Amino acid sequence: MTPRSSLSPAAAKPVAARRTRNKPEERHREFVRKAVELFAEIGFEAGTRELAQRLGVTQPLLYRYFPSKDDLIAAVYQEIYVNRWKKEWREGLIDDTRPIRERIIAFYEDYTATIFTPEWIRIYLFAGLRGVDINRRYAATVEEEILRPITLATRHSFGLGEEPPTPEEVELFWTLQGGIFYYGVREIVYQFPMPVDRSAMIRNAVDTFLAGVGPVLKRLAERVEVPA
Amino acid sequence: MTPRSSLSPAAAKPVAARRTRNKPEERHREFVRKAVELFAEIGFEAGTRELAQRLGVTQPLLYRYFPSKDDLIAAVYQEIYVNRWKKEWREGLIDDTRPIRERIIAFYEDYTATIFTPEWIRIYLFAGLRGVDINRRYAATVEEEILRPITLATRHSFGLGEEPPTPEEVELFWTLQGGIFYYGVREIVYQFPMPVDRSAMIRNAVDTFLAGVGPVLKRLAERVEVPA
DNA sequence: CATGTTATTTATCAAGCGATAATTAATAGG
DNA sequence: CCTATTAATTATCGCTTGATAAATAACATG
Repeated sequence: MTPRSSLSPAAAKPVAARRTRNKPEERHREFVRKAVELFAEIGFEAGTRELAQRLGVTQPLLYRYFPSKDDLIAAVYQEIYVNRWKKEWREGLIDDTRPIRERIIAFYEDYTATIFTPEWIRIYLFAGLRGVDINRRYAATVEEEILRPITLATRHSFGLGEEPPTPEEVELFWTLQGGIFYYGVREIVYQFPMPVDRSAMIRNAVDTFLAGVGPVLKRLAERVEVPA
Repeated sequence: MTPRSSLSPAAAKPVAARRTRNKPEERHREFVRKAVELFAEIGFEAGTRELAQRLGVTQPLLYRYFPSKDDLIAAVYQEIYVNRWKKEWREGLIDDTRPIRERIIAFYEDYTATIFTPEWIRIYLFAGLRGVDINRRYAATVEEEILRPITLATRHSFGLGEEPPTPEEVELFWTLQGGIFYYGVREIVYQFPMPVDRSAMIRNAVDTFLAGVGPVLKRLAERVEVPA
């Protein structure tokens, strides 16, 4: 494609602050890392020139590594949604040698340690507002790999049978998940003063939830009609 | 200011599809309404030309009603954060002639009916990501007008004293608030399939919370150290 | 040390942005 | 009906954006 006609040797005026060459692999990773940082700050409408400046390179160089800005954004998604996901989360949750409370608290400790960063939370919110697909898929993964296992394990620990969780039951655990997630949004996005530290919040939220979820699970299992 | 020099009468070529004139007040409201709609869809980087097109007017006309795009955005904030807030929410919550469960459920029914719209939720998230102030102030209002009253009323209904709520106690109720809010994010922003209807979600979340919050409130009141 | 490859730069384009100035025409008041 | 007012338009400016083409220089290989 790139036609290289007319090698006219008489058109050189500006000398340059030339950078040393880097290995393409390292550059690629470096570009994605800084793109995550920039997009988390500004949003995906952040300019490619700003990114290049932060990297100390020129803007067209980005297009040697990513055919378009959308491809760069796709690489950022991959980094956030895929690379930071841990298979151990599910494994820890279904390990019924430990008490349910311990498992759930340990999971949320580790999960929040992973996602409660400006990069993760802000890019997650930006992505959700930009297009629907990626976050819907992420939510489906959370439901399948985290919430259904938690639901089953909790139901089991209350002696309530082993059938697949109903949507109502899973929804209950979404409320817990959302409540904890929103703590991160307030802390990191709104920068709201947070007088209660994260671990205490998790313990109190989980303890409240586990202390109260038994009767509601039983009610759902028995299909009891609830008064408004 | 506007200098009107050289009234040269010989420079008219294009005829126009001229619109009828509207009252400035109505126009102002119409512009804000459509701006809310557009910004909710696209975000605040949506173009003024796009907005003008949707309104069926030309782009410079916007600048007769709003000195700058930021002023238009400020009007949108006012519409979402101020105009849609209801004083009755607080009043209903502190009305201790009704049972606490009923008050809390009634509040969340009405609150979610107000904010679970694409306009409200998406603009709220866009605003939070754009700048920190407005959502931090909104969160402060929610804490003061909603969560502290709920906390006090709940503590009272458990016979636990009338002192001002501690941060740990308020944080507990933030978890409930966040859990319910996140239902709206999943439904409206991520367009996740929601098999459980809103009222059932609210009832189950509130019942779980109220069934479990007693022991945790007592523990917090007695400053008991909690195992990890 | 010469040569080919390619990482990186310079230069530039077309489109879109927010905003302003000048012009035109709809309406109200005498 | 004429006139002053002003809502609304046309035209345009300066700047930024994503992207491409061409030139240049660092490095690997013989």
